[in-house]
Amino acid sequence: MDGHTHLAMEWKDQSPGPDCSMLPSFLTDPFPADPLVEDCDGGNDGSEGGGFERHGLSVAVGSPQEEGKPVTPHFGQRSSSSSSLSERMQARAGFSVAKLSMPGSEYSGAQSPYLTIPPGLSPASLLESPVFLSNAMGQSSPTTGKLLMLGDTNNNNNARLEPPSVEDGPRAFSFKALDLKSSQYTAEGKKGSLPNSQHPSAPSRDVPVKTETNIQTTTQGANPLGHLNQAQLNNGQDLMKRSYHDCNNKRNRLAADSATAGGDNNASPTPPATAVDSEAAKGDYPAAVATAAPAEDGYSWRKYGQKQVKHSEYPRSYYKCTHPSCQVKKKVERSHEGHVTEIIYKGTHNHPRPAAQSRRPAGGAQVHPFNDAQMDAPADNNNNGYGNAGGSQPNAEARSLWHAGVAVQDWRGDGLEATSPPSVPGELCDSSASMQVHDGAARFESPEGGVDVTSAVSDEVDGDDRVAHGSMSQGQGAADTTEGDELESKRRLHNLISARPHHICSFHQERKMCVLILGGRMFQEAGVVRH
DNA sequence: AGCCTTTGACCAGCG
DNA sequence: TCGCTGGTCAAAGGC
Repeated sequence: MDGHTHLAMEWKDQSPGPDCSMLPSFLTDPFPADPLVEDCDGGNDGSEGGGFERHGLSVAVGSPQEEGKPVTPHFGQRSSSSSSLSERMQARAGFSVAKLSMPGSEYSGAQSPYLTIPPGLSPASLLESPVFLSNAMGQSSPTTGKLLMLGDTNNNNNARLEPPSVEDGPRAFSFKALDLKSSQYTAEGKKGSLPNSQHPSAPSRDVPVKTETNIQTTTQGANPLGHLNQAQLNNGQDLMKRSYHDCNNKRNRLAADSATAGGDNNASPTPPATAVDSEAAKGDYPAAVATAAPAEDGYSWRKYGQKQVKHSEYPRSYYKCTHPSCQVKKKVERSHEGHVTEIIYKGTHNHPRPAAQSRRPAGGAQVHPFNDAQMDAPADNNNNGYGNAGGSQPNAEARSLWHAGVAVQDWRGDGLEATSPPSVPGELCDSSASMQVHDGAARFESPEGGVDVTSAVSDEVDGDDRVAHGSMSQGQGAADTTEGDELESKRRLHNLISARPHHICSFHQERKMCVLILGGRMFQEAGVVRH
């Protein structure tokens, strides 16, 4: 696991939108289906069964080497050409790019694409890397100048992804979720196979939009995101414990970073320090560990059901917001190990976040889904904007995770408003969009179509039409942009990233948004930010 | 005592 | 209309 981080991305829709100028060129490249994915999980393939389509870009970070396989990125998509950019990129960057699967057509069902990033590679670097350049050939630009980092790719140090900063505010959107273990290697693989299965459009459209998700823990793969605060760690401890073992120490040293994070979030009920923690502290602990604890989204959730969904390998848990007047629900699929493989939010919160932790202690039972799941933070949309005020978030770091998930406003540009954070009353209230985190990717479901937040890249606006998935296809979206635009975008991104190293961003020119992909340990985070 | 999780049963939508 | 599947309800039990 150590070796590389993988990013898996899924696209919801294929729309080749022009939007994605910034989208990584790799997206465009066709990649052969990735065997890893299946290996990992066995993936489902696309079954889309349940109705949820999993399109969306998800990024999974894992260590490639697991299982002794060479790390090769895969993208779920099957694409035709294999040789491609990915290879070139890999050669150049030092890491290979997985294939992306586009939700759309051909890809459907394919596994989720994975992008592999060598350890040590930071998101920022990734961003800078050719992969994210529309131009496949993109090289480090003066703006970025970080390509050097690529050199590190092989380090044991895993790429470090830092948690997104909270500050992004409402706009920022993050989700994370991929557990390598579960996702990439395991669940995800399976799901990956599901891949695109979920389309926002399909299923739950009811909901308004929202949010953010948080991190998944994962353990296995290296977590790129090293920085999780302890709170997170704590929360994730259980998982971590489990996973921890699974995981090898090889992960990122990010753990150290995590240390930085520090504080316990309130949220997590308590994380007894476990060996894991201690290890983490020691630094042995893979970064993944850190990720484990996802922050809460700040909202209180009550589980009202659990069911084994037919096409899903793991049981799906149903949660409702405990706020009296709030009808927000979320569905969380979690691997047996506790890793969240998918999170789908429905509805928007019509209330501010509850004060942090108020509840937890009590019955003990309460679990935020996150805690439980460890992952998911629902995005509370609000958080960013305002939720915090509520204090739901414990510490800054915690927030950062959370916030990362900011709402995506306007990210639909078109008219869907899907985005505002759910929590914000009034804003999105009815818009319904829900966000799903799918194997690390979050997506929104909206009545109109889903938007896949997850991939920021993909931003699909409406199900129907607007999907602009970042189409990764070279030809399309990304390609469309002119270099100048790209440069501009790149600059923006660069700036953004500089500010938030942990995010990987892509800028959508049309939408004027930046998508952030946050690395998480095993999972990824992504966010959309407006410029 | 309150809140939450668990879990089997029920209901609704869809083919 | 039937069967399947996903989503929700509600009783029981735990913390």
